[in-house]
Amino acid sequence: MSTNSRFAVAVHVLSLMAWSGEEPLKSEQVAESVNTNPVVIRRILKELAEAGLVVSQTGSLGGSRLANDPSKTTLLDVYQALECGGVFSLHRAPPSRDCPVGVNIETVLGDVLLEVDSAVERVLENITINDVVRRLKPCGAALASKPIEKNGKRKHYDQKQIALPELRAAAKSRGNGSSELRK
Amino acid sequence: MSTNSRFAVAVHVLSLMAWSGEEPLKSEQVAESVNTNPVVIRRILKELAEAGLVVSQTGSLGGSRLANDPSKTTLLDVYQALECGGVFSLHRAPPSRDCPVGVNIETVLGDVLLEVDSAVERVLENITINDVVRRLKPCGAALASKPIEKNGKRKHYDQKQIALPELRAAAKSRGNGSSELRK
DNA sequence: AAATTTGTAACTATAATGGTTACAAAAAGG
DNA sequence: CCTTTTTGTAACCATTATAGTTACAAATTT
Repeated sequence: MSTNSRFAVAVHVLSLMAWSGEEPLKSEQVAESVNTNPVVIRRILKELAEAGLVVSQTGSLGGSRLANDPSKTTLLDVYQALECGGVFSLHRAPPSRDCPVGVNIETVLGDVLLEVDSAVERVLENITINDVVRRLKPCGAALASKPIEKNGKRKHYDQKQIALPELRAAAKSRGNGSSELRK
Repeated sequence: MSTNSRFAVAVHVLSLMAWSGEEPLKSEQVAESVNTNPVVIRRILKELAEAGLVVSQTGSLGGSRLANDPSKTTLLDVYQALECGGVFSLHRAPPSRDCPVGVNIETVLGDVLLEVDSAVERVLENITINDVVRRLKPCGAALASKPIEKNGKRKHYDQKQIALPELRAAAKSRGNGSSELRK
């Protein structure tokens, strides 16, 4: 199981920046919205900067902002920036070379992995940060007046991660076709 | 990154059984081919048995064998049997409810995740264990005479896992279109 | 009854991720 | 030039998933 939320956080961060326009955001502000520590944000920001998706600046008027038009940045760009690796991994230690199955299973599984990964990529390359923000707007509009909370050190909610079965149920009850994301 | 090879091992195990026909395989033999510990194999076998993909039996003539026709078992069945979870995860702690982005990003990302996961599933459900074994045969044929090594306690190779970039390069040099796997 | 094999618990190791503190370096403004 | 602010980054700890290992009870065959 991919127990890592780096991709989700990265998309969140970029969406925040797209929402906020040109004004650079401080890692502190972003961390507030994401509900995590500023250093965690800066680590992800660093990878996004290396991929040319954001630009950051130190100093009193510093912060980070998008490097490109959010309608040009796809979720595949984000996925690749984080080097998330493939959907599954091959054998840890190479299988037996003396077994007719073991000697070739890695090659076959490697082909399967490439096919799976490219299916993932085909989905992600068709969704932009702009699409995400657009999907956000209908529901966030009511709060649009107060962009980002800046109050004191509120700690994490300490709530469990949202599980897949719940997600499926929630999406189904909203009646979500797969084409809802774009347009 | 999905640093877990359980799916690869499970497919390996089922392919071994398909290769070997009706005869039950011992976890020791399977572990030999996979190059790991028998208990690791039994743990995975347990999940596959719970999903109805294999049957096991204790005792001196015991072992495990396929429960169904290998042309009926798809890689999606295997993937689901192992409850691999999704390709990525959502936020660990829920984002700020006071931020217009935070308040709805989970819903949007949940939709993306469902779309990505179903793309993965559409690939996996079209590849059967039989397809994998068929892909195996051309290369394993030379070794077909000695099915599974049974020699003494040889230890692991301790070699690094095969990385994605190498895989892509290798597949490209073999000229692999995505349709090679079936038929 | 003896031998064999699975089922399973218990423990350890390893690696990825995430959270936290601390501080140097860069930038802005007086 | 000094102060303030913020990023960049190192260092450390906690948590979790996976994997490897040993050990042994339960089941099955002979």
